[in-house]
Amino acid sequence: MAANNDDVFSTLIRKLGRLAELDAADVQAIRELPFQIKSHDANDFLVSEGDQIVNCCLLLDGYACRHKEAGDGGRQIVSFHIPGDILDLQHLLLPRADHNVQTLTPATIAWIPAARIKALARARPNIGDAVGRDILIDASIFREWVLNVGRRDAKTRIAHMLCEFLARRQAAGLGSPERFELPISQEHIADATGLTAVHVNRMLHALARDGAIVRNRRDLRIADWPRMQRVADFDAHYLHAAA
Amino acid sequence: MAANNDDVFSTLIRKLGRLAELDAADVQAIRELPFQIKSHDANDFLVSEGDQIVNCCLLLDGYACRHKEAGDGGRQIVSFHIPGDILDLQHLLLPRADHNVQTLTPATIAWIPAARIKALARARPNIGDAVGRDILIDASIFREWVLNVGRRDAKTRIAHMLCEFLARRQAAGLGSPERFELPISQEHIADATGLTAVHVNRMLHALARDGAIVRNRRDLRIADWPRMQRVADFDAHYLHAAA
DNA sequence: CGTAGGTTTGACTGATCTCAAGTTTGGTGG
DNA sequence: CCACCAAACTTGAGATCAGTCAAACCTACG
Repeated sequence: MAANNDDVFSTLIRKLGRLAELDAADVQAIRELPFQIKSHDANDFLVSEGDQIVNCCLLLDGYACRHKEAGDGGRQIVSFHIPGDILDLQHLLLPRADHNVQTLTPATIAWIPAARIKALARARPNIGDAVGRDILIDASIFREWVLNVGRRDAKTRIAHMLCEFLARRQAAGLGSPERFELPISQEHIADATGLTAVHVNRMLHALARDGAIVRNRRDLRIADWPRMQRVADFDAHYLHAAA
Repeated sequence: MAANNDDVFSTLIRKLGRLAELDAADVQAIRELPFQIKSHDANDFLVSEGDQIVNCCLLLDGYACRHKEAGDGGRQIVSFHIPGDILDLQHLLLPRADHNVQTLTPATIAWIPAARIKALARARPNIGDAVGRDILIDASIFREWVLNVGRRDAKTRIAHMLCEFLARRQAAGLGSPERFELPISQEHIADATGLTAVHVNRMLHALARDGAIVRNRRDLRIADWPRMQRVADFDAHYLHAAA
């Protein structure tokens, strides 16, 4: 994807505008942000645990995830990211990365100096609120993931993860809610749900048998959204209507 | 515990001062915050999921936790809190609670209007940074919990939870790092680690057999802190040196 | 001293993992 | 355009970690 300046600003303004009311001066201030656009391959590391971070990345196109590693080598994905997401807003105040950020697909990223975003958030209360809300919703999603991984059985857990992905895509105005191509492998689903890829595969088949989804490899269709939500124990309130 | 105004301010100033440099004007501004002190019994709900929140609670004395419930009734604790912690800073920007907050022991709480904290954080950059860091470290801990619950086996998981609890108590300057009385039951540990109380009990015995801890009911002693950290796969970097 | 909540122990069950072997698919180079 | 390859997906069989159920056993507190 060839991204230009306007893509960056319109993406950013759309994102922040969903989180708080922005006035003309806010929009103007955002348009003065410096940035650098880069294309990345799938599976590129954007941030590695322990890195000292000075730029935040705005995902313009493609998908990414954040993950951590356990001592025994087990990998845990802690969040998925869709176009429009600003990754690593935490580095506005915490200099060192406590996790990795990696692309899932080829991706276009706008790198923006964290200090500039911080200054902007401080100077313009609406933008500060939007950034703050984004950070807090992020945290709310982590809490839901702790619940998901800690207390739901495999089938429910996977279904929940899919529902969240779908709901966030929809909220961001990306593509159809009923049918889409998963940008992630079953291995990724396993790493996000604390399961093994083999078991994920079995449970996806079980979800299809239950009539909650229709699926062929990564091509996914939600047969019945209310039923899917029930199966998934999914209630979108934790997304605070704006993830 | 009979708390007075000075306890509230000194607790708050100590807490925020660990997160950012505060100058005299910051301290003065904090001292102008209004609040209301209340005593709570053990197991009191301070916040219930769905509540519209206007006050943040500063935990002056006692212990508390935040938890969510799955559709099948399973409970997942998502964080533990120790004296000095400010609970629910998320309500500075998100009006509805997405989880419950409950005391674990009898507790003394200072209730502070969220709007006042928000105004203070906006007016005084140092305080804004401190509050922001607290929120971000909170989120970092959630990420670690996702990893803990998702990818570590039962023994490691419990050990990790204990290490974190210990490390945070120590960072807050509370009591001895080697020996302390757990303010939580094995049921609580189970709800925090996504296990059952029965299995928690067995794993605590296993940790004792391994020589990592010495324990009699809730009286806990870390026999060998380096060994305990190894057993727990614990590395405090995710606490960003100030939880 | 009786009771309730918490802890401990045992025997059995079951969800998920592990290991191992195919199968399908999309991409790459001839 | 076809052949091949690597990655992802699929399926089966057996092992294991953690759950379930049930019963004692403490111990603090009223």
